[in-house]
Amino acid sequence: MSNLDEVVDFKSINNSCKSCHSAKFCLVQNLKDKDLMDFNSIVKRRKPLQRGERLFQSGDVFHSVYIVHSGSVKITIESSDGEQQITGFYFPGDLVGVDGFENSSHVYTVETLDTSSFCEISVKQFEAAAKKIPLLQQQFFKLISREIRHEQELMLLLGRMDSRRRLASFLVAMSSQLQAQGYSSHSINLSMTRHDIANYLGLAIETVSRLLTTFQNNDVLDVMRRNITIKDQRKLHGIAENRPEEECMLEKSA
Amino acid sequence: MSNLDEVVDFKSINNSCKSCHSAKFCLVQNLKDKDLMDFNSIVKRRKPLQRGERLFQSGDVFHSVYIVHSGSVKITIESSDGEQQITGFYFPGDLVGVDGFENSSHVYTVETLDTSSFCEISVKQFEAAAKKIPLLQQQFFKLISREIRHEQELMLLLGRMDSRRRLASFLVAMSSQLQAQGYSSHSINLSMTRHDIANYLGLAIETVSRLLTTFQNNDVLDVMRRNITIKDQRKLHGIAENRPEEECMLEKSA
DNA sequence: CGATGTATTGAACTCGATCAAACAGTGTGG
DNA sequence: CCACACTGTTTGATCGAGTTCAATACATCG
Repeated sequence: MSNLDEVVDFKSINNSCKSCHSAKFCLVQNLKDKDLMDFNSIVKRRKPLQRGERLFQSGDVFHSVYIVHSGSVKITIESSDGEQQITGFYFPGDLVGVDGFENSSHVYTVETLDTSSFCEISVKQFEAAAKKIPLLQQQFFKLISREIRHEQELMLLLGRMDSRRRLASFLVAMSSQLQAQGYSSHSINLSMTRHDIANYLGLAIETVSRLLTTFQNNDVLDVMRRNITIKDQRKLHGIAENRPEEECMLEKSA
Repeated sequence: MSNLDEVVDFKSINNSCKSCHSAKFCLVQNLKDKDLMDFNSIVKRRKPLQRGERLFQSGDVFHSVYIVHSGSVKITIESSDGEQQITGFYFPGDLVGVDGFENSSHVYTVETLDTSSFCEISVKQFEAAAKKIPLLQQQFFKLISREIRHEQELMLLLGRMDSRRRLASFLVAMSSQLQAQGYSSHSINLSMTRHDIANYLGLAIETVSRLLTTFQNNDVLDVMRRNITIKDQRKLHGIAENRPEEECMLEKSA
């Protein structure tokens, strides 16, 4: 694929919220055609980023918010002594970058998990557009609210759940994420490493690995590297919601 | 104090962002007098809530956001099996209730830690006002951004820090919270119980108690029930930031 | 092929939880 | 005024889930 292809692709995509298949979960959902056109003019599509590249990082000047268009990202923050915590995984239709409003600089870092592209929305232009399109404003609040809910759920997980619940909850969330996007809800193809999962869940990588094996031995999952098949949705939900009945899990034996 | 007093107090306060001493940290900071008057007309001040009362709770219909005017609150969420996690403490000038935009219902519960009052802002009216007053919109985003930053920091704490760092970080945050409000930064009068602190930090109440004693024995703090005096800011920061040098802490001995 | 990054498994240890009991303030009523 | 209960807090002793350290397996790629 030549550079030329890339550029052309680029231009044709640029004004295409209408043809975007994540438009139905994203900021523009429910927007009327006319408003969509208006909004489209302020959206910039950047060249896709490769796995491991950063959309922006902690401390960067804040000028835009972004919608994930394709691929997936992790959000991380760093502590004063250099340790990192992943605070979220985000997928097509999700909004990232709202952390920048407070001090005009970003507090978290957004890094791609695979090749990913983004719709960039300049804050200045957005504020003007929001004034003209009330629904856009409302949708924006909805997406922020969704980010806040994700964070609330992660805090609950990190503060109160044991390791089994954490992993089960994570898999349930991944599953319903896929379902919302129209994919199969029982076949998960993880874009993140065990290391990322462990960090996100506040666990050691070994614990995640062991739990996956245990789940597999108890016919809850089928684990093949990054491909995970949910064999028993009911049991998995049982673990995630800590329902004692379905907790008939055996150690290490099949 | 009679009922009459209460009502009068009430009315006179109602249009008084100008005279409110938390106005400089809250939504209205930097607003021009004219805009302030406009905004004032859409703000409702409710009768103060007593300690333990709820401003709203998970599942309630979402119609307003609130600024804490006086007192303090905790935000909690509940897991499917009924366990609660405190995800934040909020103080005068802070915004709560932004969790409701996603599904028009609240995901978290806001409960007062002491007698507290709130400025209620109807979402519908706010959206209209924001259109007319661009700065108001910007301030609103700033406060949301602040909430997100708080959450990011708590996730980092819950995911990566050991118990000593958690407690030290909490005290540092409380201290700078007080300082920002113009109070002494080394004399903390906690409005929350040990139980709340422990829950917030993802620890057992006994662990918090033991750590407070240890800190006291090492001349970092002076603990007298809910009154905590920071005797050694440098050391406390050292623990919070995990700097090995200042970690010369002895067990159980003075 | 060896080399590298990623993942699994095993064994020992540790931090913080849990269980249990005592202690300290605060109010209540006799 | 003191006995009583009640709630919140401290302290002690024990235990276990999950970490850490270490070794091995596995896949991908030069």
